Amino acid sequence: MPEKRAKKSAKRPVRRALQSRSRATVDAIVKATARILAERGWPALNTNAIAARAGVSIGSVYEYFPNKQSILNVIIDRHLAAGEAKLAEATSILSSGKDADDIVEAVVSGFIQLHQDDPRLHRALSTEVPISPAQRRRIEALRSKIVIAVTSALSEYVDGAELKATLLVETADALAHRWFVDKVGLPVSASTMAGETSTMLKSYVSAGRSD
Amino acid sequence: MPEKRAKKSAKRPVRRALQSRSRATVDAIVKATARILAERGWPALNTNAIAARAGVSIGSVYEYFPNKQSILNVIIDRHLAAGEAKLAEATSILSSGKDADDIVEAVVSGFIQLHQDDPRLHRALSTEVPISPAQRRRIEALRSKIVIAVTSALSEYVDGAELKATLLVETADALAHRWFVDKVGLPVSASTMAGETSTMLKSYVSAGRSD
DNA sequence: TTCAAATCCGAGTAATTGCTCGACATTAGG
DNA sequence: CCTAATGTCGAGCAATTACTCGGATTTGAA
Repeated sequence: MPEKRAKKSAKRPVRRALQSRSRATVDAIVKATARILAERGWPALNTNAIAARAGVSIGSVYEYFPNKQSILNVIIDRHLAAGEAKLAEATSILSSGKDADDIVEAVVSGFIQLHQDDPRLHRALSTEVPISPAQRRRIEALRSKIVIAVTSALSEYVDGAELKATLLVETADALAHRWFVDKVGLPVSASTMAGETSTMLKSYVSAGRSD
Repeated sequence: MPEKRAKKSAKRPVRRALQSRSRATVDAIVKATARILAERGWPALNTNAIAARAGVSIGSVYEYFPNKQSILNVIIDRHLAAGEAKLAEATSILSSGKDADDIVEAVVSGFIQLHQDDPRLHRALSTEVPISPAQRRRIEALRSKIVIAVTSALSEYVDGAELKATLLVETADALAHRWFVDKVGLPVSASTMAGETSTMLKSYVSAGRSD
């Protein structure tokens, strides 16, 4: 199980054309990878399993991907793109919001939506799969953009908007993770906890309002 | 890389006596495992590396541990025991507290202490290392006990103590993780965020107090 | 000193993986 | 049709494990 190989050797170049059939093959490989990750986790994700699940041979896998990690990168990049899209969508809501409570509501529900979509895959991606430095930077950038957007939205309602925005975002993210991804044992339902989270954050954000 | 083997076969029994030398050997093995986990993470943790780092041969490792996971179990069990000890210690503080704010303060600082001690190892144990169902149950039990203790402490000061205790504990735990383990990029220091976390949770817990 | 129990050693084994490569199959365009 | 580009295949190689085993070394009690 050589986790690392690659290095040098001008090996047969990866296919580029991608017409008709090969599109479907590539898609099947990516989908199979995502399904295995979600259903059986990173430890069960090996290239032979991917090929089998995709209904193609291992040879075909390496015809379109230089290595195993590159398949994951497609999935990770899509996931990040989804987060970035949601941010763009939410930004308009944030800036046209009525009051601070609406902003909190938008942030909390945004993170919940992000975590409710395929929680098992989300879990695997966020805690099991190895992430490249570039991807880590992209995650940080996304997080930072969210905080900036929320700060700007919040700043016309409260004092110390940046600090509050940071805590708001981190709390909403962390708790959405717990309720929907970690499925931690709770005395009440996840949706009840989500509602209570909103309540808590609204009172926090509105405490010491400037007007 | 057979992640799974064991199964049957009445192999040579694991040593039991543990006198003089062997104590040191066992200790070195456990310590080496913890250090590798903390410094280089789960992917780098293999039995040969453990033996080398401990300054013993692989043979000696398997003289005292039936398999790799059993070494980890010792570390996991110690970690859980530490958490349980801290709960016992905190329980007295909780029940002799002066008001709700003190309880929040105790919970937040308790989780911070737990996460500040060897954060890298904590990270590896909580997100990389495979945990057995029994250990998972023990974690759940510990979490549940903490919530019960906090609920009981809180119940003489506020209404809806259980719901509030649950959110308080989950938030303190999750955020301590972020500030000290994940070291997420922040515009301010972790200690500032910790203080703000306390502020937020105090106002939440005290909102709608019963007296 | 003597010797059996306790401890240690590390080359070797079997399993599992990531990945290669030469050959075969299918298509589209002429 | 023909044929070259495009696509597919899967046995097998090389690396990397977790773990075994026969024997060497050290220890403590007699």
